[in-house]
Amino acid sequence: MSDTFAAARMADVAKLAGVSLASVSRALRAPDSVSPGTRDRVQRAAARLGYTPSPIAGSLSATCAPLVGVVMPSMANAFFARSFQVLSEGLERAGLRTMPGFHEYDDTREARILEAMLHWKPAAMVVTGLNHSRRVLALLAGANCPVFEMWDIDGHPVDSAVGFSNAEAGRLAAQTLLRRGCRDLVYVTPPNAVDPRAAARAGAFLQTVSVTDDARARHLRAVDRTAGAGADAIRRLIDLDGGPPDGIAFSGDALAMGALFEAQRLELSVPERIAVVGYGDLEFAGYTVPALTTLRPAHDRIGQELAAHIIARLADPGRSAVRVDVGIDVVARESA
Amino acid sequence: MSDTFAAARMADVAKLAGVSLASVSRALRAPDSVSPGTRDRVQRAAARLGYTPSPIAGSLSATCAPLVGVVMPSMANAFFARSFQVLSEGLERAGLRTMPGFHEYDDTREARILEAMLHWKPAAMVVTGLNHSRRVLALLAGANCPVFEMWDIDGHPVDSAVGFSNAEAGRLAAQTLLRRGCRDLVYVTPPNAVDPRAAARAGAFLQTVSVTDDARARHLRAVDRTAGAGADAIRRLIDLDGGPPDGIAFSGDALAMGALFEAQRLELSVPERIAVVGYGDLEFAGYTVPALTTLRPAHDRIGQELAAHIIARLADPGRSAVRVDVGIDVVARESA
DNA sequence: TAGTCTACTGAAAACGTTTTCTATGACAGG
DNA sequence: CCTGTCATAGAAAACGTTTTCAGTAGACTA
Repeated sequence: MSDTFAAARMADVAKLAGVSLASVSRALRAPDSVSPGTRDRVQRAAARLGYTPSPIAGSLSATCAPLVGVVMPSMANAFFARSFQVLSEGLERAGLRTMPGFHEYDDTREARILEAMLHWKPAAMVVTGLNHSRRVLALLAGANCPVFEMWDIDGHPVDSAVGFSNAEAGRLAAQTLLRRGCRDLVYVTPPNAVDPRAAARAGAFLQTVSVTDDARARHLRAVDRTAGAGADAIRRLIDLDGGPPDGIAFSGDALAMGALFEAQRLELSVPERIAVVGYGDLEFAGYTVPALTTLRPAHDRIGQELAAHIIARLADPGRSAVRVDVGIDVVARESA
Repeated sequence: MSDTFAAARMADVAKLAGVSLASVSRALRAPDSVSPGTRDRVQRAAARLGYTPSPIAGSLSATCAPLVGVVMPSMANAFFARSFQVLSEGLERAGLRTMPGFHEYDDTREARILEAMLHWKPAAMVVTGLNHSRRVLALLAGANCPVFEMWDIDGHPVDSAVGFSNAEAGRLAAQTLLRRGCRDLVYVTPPNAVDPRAAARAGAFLQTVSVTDDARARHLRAVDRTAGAGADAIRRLIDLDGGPPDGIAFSGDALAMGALFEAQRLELSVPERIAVVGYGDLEFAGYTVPALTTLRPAHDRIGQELAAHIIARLADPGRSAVRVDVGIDVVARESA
């Protein structure tokens, strides 16, 4: 509410409260370390002047800045976008700002971004996934802050991990189709390079089917992860050697939606002729015709849990690493 | 590539190059201000030590930090997410990091976020839209950096604006339907409070229709901006006093998609009985049945142009404010 | 040849905190 | 009554840059 243009500095508060700089600093960030009298006078003076400490100056002398770096592949995926916002809002309540970076699944870019962020002495780092290049691992090891790997929990975290199991997602997709009685299955993913997590889901799907009697599964690579690619995939599947499958799982809802539309055009009835399972439970999934049966990792919880665990860890650095599985729901609708 | 744990400081470079701190600083950030010999020695020493200046220390003494604050309503909207990423990547090339904040259309939160960001002495601020509370305007005026308002250009920018005209979008939707011969029109938006820009589109739509002979237009408020709300809207429109309309424009593609699905369920043929126009050209728009005719603001260009203009402005602070209209395309498909 | 400029350079003072180190007074134990 | 502890507070030294201010050559003008 202060209308003065030059912001108040700590020295102003010190003068008004009649104490030294050191006491102001202590009174504000570790109130228990000063006498009640001093604490009061400082807090009153600070409030009166509308004083807020400069995060930059603070960061220079303190061991870290009130900043959390977040490295993600992209914002094209609505889930990353959403998780990021939830995380960001959660951290904000603790006075932590967030500093994002995008690498589009490129290891070199990931390392470059990480390096740039570490120069800001972040209080914590959040990175996406559990697979990182040596360079990135080295940077994380050298970073003098807790590291949270988000999204994935299949594997060995550097420190803490908050996410869900992509293998479980693949398994659930397979089980959903098998339970319906489907026996000739296909898993559709974008090319491996595009998304390593989609590959993990595919692997578990194929594995689950392969241990089931009289069932078989194939893997089809769509050109990308768009609805267009899904439509294209359906056309290719119909002409497949060995006949069209009776159940298809897609590594993303957009792909699945494209497939549903194309099936409608081709007058292929879903789920009677072909059952379809998506992944992600995007906003539109409940409104397709037929409504899309899909898997929903608890994305929102990733952001929430991350924020909570980061804050707890910073409050008590001795705290041990965590591994949080936010879980996956099967959202059973009409398509399978 | 340095494997030493303690990062090199400027003093190390100075010692190795045999010059003073001041010369190192100059050689690195204003190479023309030192002799070629000094420049060489410093650059060589810096490279040898893998020196990168500390942005924190730099920000403390310099007038601003290599940081751009970006205040947005939300990441739920895929366009904000996308524009933000493009902007972020563009700025990164110039060594600028980005610091986002979300206010969910809440003025108080917007002001709080802005205030927190300004403490970081950003080199520039990006805010969303042209309508801001007095408090936010005051903060922006006091901020000692260029201000870019993104998304909207209908109105009076504080400084620079990069976006498109929502009024134009409303007009284009109306014209698209009128040209088809529709005469009984409806514009569907979420409640006003949720998105002021949607209200601007609705206003221009209604205005355009009202000046057309023998055509009329009504405004329907959906409960929110989801596909579910779109489906609901179609049902309400059918029972409308005065009969169902022959053309509907939606303020968002998700709403429009829900409407298309519901129309299909109700066996209402689109576009024959009712023509439908969306807004946004979301990824799925090309794959609905019938394919959705929609409007596409050049979202990607917002991020690109913003990055370019911010960088140019920082390079030459004397540069005058800009106003960039990235334009809107009518994507004519099947639904209208 | 003296005098004025110009082009560089270095010393040192910011920038606004945190944190270490030292000093003070109060108080308990002997 | 003296010594050792403890709680509290202040002085001052970081933190790692940028930038101002002076100063020193050497180049150029007259």
